[in-house]
Amino acid sequence: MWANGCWHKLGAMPEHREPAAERRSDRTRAAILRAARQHFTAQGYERTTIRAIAADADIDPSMVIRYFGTKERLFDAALTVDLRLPDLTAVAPGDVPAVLVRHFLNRWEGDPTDDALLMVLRSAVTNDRAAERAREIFGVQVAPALAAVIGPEAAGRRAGLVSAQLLGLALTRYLLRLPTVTALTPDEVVATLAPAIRETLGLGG
Amino acid sequence: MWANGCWHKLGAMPEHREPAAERRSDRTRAAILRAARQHFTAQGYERTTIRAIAADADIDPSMVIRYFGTKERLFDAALTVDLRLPDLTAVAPGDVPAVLVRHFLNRWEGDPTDDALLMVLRSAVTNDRAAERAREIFGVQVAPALAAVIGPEAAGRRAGLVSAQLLGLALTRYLLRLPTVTALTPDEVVATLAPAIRETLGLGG
DNA sequence: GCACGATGTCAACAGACGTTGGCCAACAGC
DNA sequence: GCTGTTGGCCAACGTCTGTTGACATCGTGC
Repeated sequence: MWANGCWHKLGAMPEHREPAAERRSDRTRAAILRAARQHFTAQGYERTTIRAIAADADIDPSMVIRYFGTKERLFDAALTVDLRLPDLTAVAPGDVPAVLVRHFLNRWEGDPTDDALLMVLRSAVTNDRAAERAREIFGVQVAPALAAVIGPEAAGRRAGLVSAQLLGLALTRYLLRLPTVTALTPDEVVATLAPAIRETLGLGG
Repeated sequence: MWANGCWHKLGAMPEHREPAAERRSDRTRAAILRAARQHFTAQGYERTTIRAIAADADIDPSMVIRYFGTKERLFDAALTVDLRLPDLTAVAPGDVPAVLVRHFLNRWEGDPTDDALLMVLRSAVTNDRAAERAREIFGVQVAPALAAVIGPEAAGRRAGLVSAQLLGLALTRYLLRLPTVTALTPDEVVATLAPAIRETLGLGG
């Protein structure tokens, strides 16, 4: 039983090592995480197999279990999402919607198969743990950022629907691939969606 | 090999039967479909098992295969989605956004575990066939309805993003259950989201 | 040299899955 | 009566899954 996911870090360890010493296991661990994120993002939690992750990381499937204990705990470890939201208080309130939409488009356009938010989204629809993580991301990263712009009370009523619009964009453009949405250029998306989000934020004329 | 999903309807059939005669198999078939829709809606394609569907329909798992040939074909058969969109040309253009939002809220509020659109949505994120069906629903039901209001060229640029907003609402309120979105009353959702969709449609001031 | 922990490989387990084919009970037509 | 179709149950197959435990190898400390 591996009650914790890092048994190999416990026990006697050479004391004279530098704190930044890199163990060989660190690279393996990182390789597993990278392969896991890729598969979870592309296919969601249920359809990715530990065997496929191990094959991508060029190791034995049992090593995945040794390092992370369980598929579910591996998923937990892979589920680190930092939206890297810009400081919205530094932009004019009227520009916030456009900045937001542009920010997410920039994240996604590069490599949609390697974005943590899309990973969570793809799994959260059928996986409770992922859904909880999505709620946490919203509560910790999105809601406060919007509250700083429109105030806490307004954010309580409007921030959720702003997220709904941004997630709806991710959903239709990258997951469902609705042709009418994928056909738009990033500029067109910003031009059409920013005014709508401005309305949702209550900044409209 | 059951090349078609309705072998028991082929072959010799009593000629003196009324055309509306109900075979015993019709009820079984319907029971399977009902149980299948329930499971597909609640858990998506991958996580629902034929065995669970059969248990709910009170029959043997092998019967599901006999009636539908394959899990995938059963999914296809269950995937009938009629959005029952109202005639948008009968309402004032300015009211279209509110009517739309209200329409979908009415559909979903009753029993979110029994709505075909949520079924497609939950599966389409990881299942190509379901995603294709989602695109088809959009192309056949949503896009034309919006084109009738704002014209075909405008719809080509804007209808997709309107769908994104409505699907984003379904996603955050019923699938992810973002607290800030589930806390809103239907009236509040309409009040906040309708102006945004009006902007997206290009009907804004 | 030796010992020992850290890494890794291999083979297998037990359970679940979709799917198959054989057998059985009705029931209608002859 | 017999025959054939319809509707259903049962046991099993083969495959894939997450997971386990036994065994080899590397590398460092003594």
